[in-house]
Amino acid sequence: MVSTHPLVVPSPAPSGRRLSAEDRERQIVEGAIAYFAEVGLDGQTRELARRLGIAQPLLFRYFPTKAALIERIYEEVYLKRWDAGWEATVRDASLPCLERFRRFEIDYQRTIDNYAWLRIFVSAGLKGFDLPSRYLGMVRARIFTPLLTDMRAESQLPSPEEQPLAADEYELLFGIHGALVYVGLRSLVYGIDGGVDRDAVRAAMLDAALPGLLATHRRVVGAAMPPAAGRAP
Amino acid sequence: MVSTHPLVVPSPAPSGRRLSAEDRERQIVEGAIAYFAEVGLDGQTRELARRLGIAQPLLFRYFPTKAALIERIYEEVYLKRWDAGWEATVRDASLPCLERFRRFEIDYQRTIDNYAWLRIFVSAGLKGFDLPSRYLGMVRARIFTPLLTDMRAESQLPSPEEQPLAADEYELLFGIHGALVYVGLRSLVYGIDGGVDRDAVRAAMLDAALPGLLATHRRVVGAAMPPAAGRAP
DNA sequence: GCCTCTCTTGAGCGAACGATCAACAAGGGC
DNA sequence: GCCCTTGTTGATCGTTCGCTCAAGAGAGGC
Repeated sequence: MVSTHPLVVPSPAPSGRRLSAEDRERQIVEGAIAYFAEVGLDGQTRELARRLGIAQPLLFRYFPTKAALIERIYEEVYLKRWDAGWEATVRDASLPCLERFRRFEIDYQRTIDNYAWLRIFVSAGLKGFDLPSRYLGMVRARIFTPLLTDMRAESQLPSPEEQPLAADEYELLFGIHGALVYVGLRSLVYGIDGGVDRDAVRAAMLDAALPGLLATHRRVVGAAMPPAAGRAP
Repeated sequence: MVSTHPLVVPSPAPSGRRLSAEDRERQIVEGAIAYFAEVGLDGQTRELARRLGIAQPLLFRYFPTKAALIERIYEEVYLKRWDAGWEATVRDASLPCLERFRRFEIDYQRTIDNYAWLRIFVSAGLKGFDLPSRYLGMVRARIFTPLLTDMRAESQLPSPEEQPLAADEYELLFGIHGALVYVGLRSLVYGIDGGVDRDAVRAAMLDAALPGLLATHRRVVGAAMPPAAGRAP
């Protein structure tokens, strides 16, 4: 039976019908972020539409393909939430490097300690998309490189031009960074709440880790010094 | 050259046909671990069978459902690789607590710094399975709890019976732990190789983080002391 | 050689997937 | 009131999903 429907039920969709294209698109993007964060990027367009209270083909009116919608999510969640202030903070010569690093991390973690941010990030990594590596490449190049450069100067060590920044030096920052990120991963990806105040936990971690950072940095750079420049005393 | 037979390739499948049930089952489990680690737990049984060089229905001869196969992977990768020696190490009274923690982490990280281990763990977390939370609950209960208990004693602090272990104390260990795990995540989940020796990086992180740990622990426990017991000097 | 046991496969089922298309319907201009 | 633009939907296509089933095929006992 094919019956091209005589009567027709108007629509069971509870969502406000007939939105402007702009509003509908924003609604779809925000719904997609919440939905794909919850179920992973393998989530189904039908279920997404059902949650939005719209028909599934409407998604394809606003985004030609599911991949295009996901690409839009990347822009919305990662590129758009990148704060240019972070790059200014870590270059702020009026502050000691440790304080710059602390302020950057507190701000940065507040941005990424977010259900959608962390889960879509990890999901993209698992699916082999290059978003995570590109994003962390930005952190490395735009945040850690200027920070390490000024840490060299602050400790009266050779500049990166004289002695290139070593992988070990980046790992110093990534180590602390990773400990802070892991706090959110445990809660939002692994599902262990613990009931702790994650911001407070991270502040305590920074208090514990930062005081020794400069000394460790000097030791790492000193160990990598070329013989002609002499060893640490 | 392999030539166990004169001419003629017996089958397009590179996998030896007509294996014993035991061998076939092991082959399927190992193939499934590698495959689902690569593509995530949403991977398809047809593609898994193709990679194994067998027909897809054969999978269902050995595992009644895809979920059962995944459950088997959990046992194989997580429960079976849990090393009872870890629990012995952190209780070894002949070593200082910091050295026990170091030895545990070095061993533990060597186990989990593994493509399949980390990626399936994260994938399970995203899909809402309770494996990650249960597993980290084991680490907390069987490793961190005895360790913190002995750290209390080593620092002449009240025992957990007098003053229960606080969430902050667990976070001290999880902080260092998380920094070490993140080294592997960056490489094996996010796809940033960096070309560093991850074992060496983690050893350096432990060298940087452990010396201050006991002092921080005393400070954390002191701050949580009941007023009657007095404050830190 | 033949039978039997069991490992293995091709064909296929029902459901769900992303994506398409023609038809419907809510506004705004006139 | 009418028309035209445009947001929206039901029906449906081709494919792929997990899973089933009857038939094929290799190894060992006799």
